[in-house]
Amino acid sequence: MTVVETAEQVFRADEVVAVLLPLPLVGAYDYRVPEGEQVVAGDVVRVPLGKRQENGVVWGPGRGDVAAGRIKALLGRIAGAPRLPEVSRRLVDWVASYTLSAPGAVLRMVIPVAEALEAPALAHGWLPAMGLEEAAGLLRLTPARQRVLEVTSAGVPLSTADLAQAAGVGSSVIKGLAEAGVLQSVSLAARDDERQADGDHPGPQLSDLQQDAARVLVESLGAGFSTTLLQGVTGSGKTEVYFEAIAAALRQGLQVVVLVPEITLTTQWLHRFAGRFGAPPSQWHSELTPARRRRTWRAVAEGRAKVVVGARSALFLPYANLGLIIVDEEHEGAFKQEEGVIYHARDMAVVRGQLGGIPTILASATPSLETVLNVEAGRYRKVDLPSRHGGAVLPEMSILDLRKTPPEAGDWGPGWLAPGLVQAIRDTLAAGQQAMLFLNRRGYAPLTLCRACGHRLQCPNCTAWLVEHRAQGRLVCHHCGHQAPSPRACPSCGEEGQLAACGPGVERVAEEARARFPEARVALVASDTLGGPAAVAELLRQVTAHEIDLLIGTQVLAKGLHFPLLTLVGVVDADLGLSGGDLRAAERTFQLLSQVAGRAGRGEQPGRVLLQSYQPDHPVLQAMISSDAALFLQTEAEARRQLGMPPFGRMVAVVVSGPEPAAVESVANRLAATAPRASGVEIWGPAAAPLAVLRGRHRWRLLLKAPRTVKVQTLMRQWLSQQQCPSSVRIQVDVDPYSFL
DNA sequence: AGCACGCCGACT
DNA sequence: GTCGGCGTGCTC
Repeated sequence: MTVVETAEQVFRADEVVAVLLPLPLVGAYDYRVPEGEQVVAGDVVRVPLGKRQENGVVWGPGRGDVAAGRIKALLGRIAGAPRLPEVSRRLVDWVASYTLSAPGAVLRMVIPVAEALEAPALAHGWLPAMGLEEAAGLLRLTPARQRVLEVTSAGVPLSTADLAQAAGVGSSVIKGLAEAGVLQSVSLAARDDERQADGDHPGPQLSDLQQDAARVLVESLGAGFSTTLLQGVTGSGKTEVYFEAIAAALRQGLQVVVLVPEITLTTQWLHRFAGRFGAPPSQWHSELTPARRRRTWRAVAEGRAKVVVGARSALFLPYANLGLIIVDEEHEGAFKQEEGVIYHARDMAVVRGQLGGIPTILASATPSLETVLNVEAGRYRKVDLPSRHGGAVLPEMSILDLRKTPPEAGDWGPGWLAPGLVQAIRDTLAAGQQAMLFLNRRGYAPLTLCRACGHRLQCPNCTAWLVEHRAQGRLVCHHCGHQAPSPRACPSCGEEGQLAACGPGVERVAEEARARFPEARVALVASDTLGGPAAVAELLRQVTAHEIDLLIGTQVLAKGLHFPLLTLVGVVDADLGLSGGDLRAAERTFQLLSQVAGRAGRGEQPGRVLLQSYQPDHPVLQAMISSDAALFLQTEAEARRQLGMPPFGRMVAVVVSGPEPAAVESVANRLAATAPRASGVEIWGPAAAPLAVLRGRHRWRLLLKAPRTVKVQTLMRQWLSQQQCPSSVRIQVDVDPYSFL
């Protein structure tokens, strides 16, 4: 893979160029360069599109696929917009081609905010340009003017609006002073983006093992493309090790991107980062305010932002000088984007590394099967961190067989905690330590049914049960977000007081725990109860300060949290996720349970993990208690090899959806009838998707399975190009699917 | 993605 | 009688 920037090709007046627009159009559109302009590939230009205008990027010479008479002239370059680097453009093309999406849809992830392209809005403030006496020589110092100069003499620049308010004057007074040269304008733009991570900031003393690992990563910098798996059990100090690589990159003046699966609970990570580098990193995720988004985007494009931490989309930012990519918790399913452009951020990170000729680090305690096999094949290097840092030992794990010792019911209703787990919690709390209960199910109960007529409460838009959220008194669909107040009477037979909650959600487990341990301080944590970053930070503080004894929550609790007093983890339903038509179900469950287990015993005290299960002999659970990840992965790999499943074979999922069931089914059948017949290529389906109706759209599904050697994109393009279907029917393609729903 | 065009229900 | 709902189609 080459790293060389190709020489810029200049397009002069009257030449036709292809301009890619950040819209889901089939391809780039041709535009003529107007008189007196010239552009090069990567320039951001304003173009007419129908009756409106759009910002687009010059992609190369014109395609010539449209009649000359229809070609409009572009309006010109956008002043002050950073040019999109060649690597970014190649990444857009690569991702579009691989995922079979429109290039413009991919570009939209690179240029997410049109305003960021315009010349930076110079947020500016005012400071005095001279002393009072000098000012008095220029204009009459009216009381209003004096008040303004008094306020500004404090030396803190204030915006026009703030200054006018502080001095009790109108903005015209400030304008007058500025025109006379008494006030000078200073930029406010870079106030809090100014402090950047410092590679020379002193770091912690690393153990010998950590130093060895760090050295390998540091030496990969500037040495072209490489992918390194940094594997270490939770608590082994992976973060500190890759922090060393970040420090080295910073000292070389390179930018770094760190991809994390979910940004909401990374508060602890951010603190560690700020402690290590003297300043927080830039953050990139979907909940940024427009103003911050725009500032960060520009800072990245201009190379001022040195370290960016973010969710998937941070990968697509137009880095001016990227030198290191880190994917933390690389095995996480959250890296798979399931809507719009469907891609796996970890895989695309490796591609970005390849295109840019830069090292990529994948960090995990429980790497994905794909990554492990890439290491075995010699494509990735591997750096191991075998022991827990700081003397903590791995938790002791055991299975509670629910068939032999089922939970006992009580005043609160049916129980979900087996006697063994109840006793363990009691002991832990009595010892002045903390416990955590994990159940990956939000709400109170996953299903509500009527005892009188057997009716089950279902989402009107989806083939899914409504989940009761008792705290809010509502029924919620976890697939489309549909909500309704919990009814008193059955909507089918009208019988009152007969609706019964079936099965546990975290709310219900919390209810039981509060009843069993009335003296314990219980906190319930789920993605829907979390609130904002401030609330998360407060919760973490409470747990760390031991103001919480028993933490009960969903998946959000599994991620890299560090609570020294937490010594017991109870997994309420270890079987959850073991079944289901998903080839990675076993792998995912193993990883999730490993992550959860890693929360126990991170301080001085050893930890204990109890897994409640009805199928204790399942290989996943056996691998869990033997702590033998290698054995589990080996078994799993062998199974997939035999079936020709990923990563040994390629898969593409095709979902046909639309409001009209008959139209959807007929398109799905026609797809199956025209399926490619290459050797080794199999088509599964069509079948109604497991979620047969989602958000009011009926869904049919097909799967294409092919040997590794087959270029599935070419096959898919040929196949889909023959299809004609009503515009209400949508064909969605997912290359390398994760979820089969 | 926008924005327009184009056909069917509840209001001044 | 209109205002407006969003289905469908196009943008070099």
